[in-house]
Amino acid sequence: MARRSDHSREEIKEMALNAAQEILDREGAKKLSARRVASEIGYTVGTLYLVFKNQLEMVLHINALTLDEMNEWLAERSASCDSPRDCLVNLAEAYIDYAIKKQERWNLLFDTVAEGEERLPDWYEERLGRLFGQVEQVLAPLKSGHDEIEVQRAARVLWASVHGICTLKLRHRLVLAGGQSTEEMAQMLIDNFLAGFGQ
Amino acid sequence: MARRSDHSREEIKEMALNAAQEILDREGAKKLSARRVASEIGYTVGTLYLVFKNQLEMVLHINALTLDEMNEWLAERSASCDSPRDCLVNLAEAYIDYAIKKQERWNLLFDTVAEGEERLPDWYEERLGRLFGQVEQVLAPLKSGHDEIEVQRAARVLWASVHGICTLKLRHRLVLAGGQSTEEMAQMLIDNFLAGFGQ
DNA sequence: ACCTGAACACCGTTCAAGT
DNA sequence: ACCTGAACACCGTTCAAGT
Repeated sequence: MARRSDHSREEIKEMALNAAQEILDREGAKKLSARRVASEIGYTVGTLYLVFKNQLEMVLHINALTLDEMNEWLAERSASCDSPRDCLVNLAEAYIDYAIKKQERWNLLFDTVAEGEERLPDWYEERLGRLFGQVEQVLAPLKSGHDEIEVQRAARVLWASVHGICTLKLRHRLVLAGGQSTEEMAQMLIDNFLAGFGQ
Repeated sequence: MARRSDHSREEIKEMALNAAQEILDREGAKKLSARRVASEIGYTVGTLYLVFKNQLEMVLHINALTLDEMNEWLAERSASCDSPRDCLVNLAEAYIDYAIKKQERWNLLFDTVAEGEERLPDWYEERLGRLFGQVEQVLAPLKSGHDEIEVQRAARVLWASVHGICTLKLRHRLVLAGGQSTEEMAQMLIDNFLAGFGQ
């Protein structure tokens, strides 16, 4: 049993987040509880509340780590591509791949709803911005002039769309679609979207 | 306190689903529990398990009612429109409206993940099919010949996309988008998508 | 036959009390 | 000062026992 001063607050926080991610990956979101995390790191439940305001805050920190991991994953996997169209398809496929491979983290990332429609913390929004930034970089050359706002908007619309395809497919809400794979759907979206964008 | 034979199994089921919807609308998904529903209809928890296999099954039944309500809402609100483009915009706006007005039902509808990637029940998939059917009807005239499969696919891709915009916006994942509303995003999607579809 | 209610194994959150 | 652990108010699910 851990004793006082064995670890700093920061250390406890890190241990807790690591334990949480393992529980999530191995046993799913349902098994992720404050009590479980605490016992996994050798502390009492009470201790977790010295380090996180409540469960939601702990989940938001897990989600920040997920966003970091996903941003890196996307950057790596979409590095080499010739045309904007190919870059977008690569990004979409990397996104879908990540969602499949890390389903539990991905679900937690998007299911978590902030209490009473508060805004999300800054460090959370900043990471979301980086995700959209990767799409913006691909779309920017297609828009003549430097209409940044329009590129930002298109990136969000397109990425929200890829996200919708991904989430509905993973949750079996896209029945009877003629056996189309998630990747084919994303390609169809991207091709049609690009036909209208930047002309 | 209700006594035995006061109500048939079907009646208990109906009472439970009504109570569940009220709890959901008034207090949110967090407050929705088997114990709470049971006490609301004057029965004991155990009784609910005579009528539903478990909590997931109860939620699936609630979701079926939500899908019925949403299908009706969409049919009514998108009845009058001149061009396919307008019809799609109407449908999208009706969809977004429903999601905002009945957020708790809408969240429960899409967050619920079937245990161990089972397929959803037939009566559930049938209702999802009707939802996509409304989009197919609008897209069909745009595709020459009778390429039904292609229309089905496009309807699913487009609707999943609208769904993605809707869910990310409601959950505050679309920060820094130049103040674009959900409706404007849906329009941008539809206009760009149609530019590539059916040409 | 129908339903209860107690039991089991869990939750999140708080806070007086111990070291 | 730091952490505990017991308390409070809940969960889902099961099933022997009562009417």
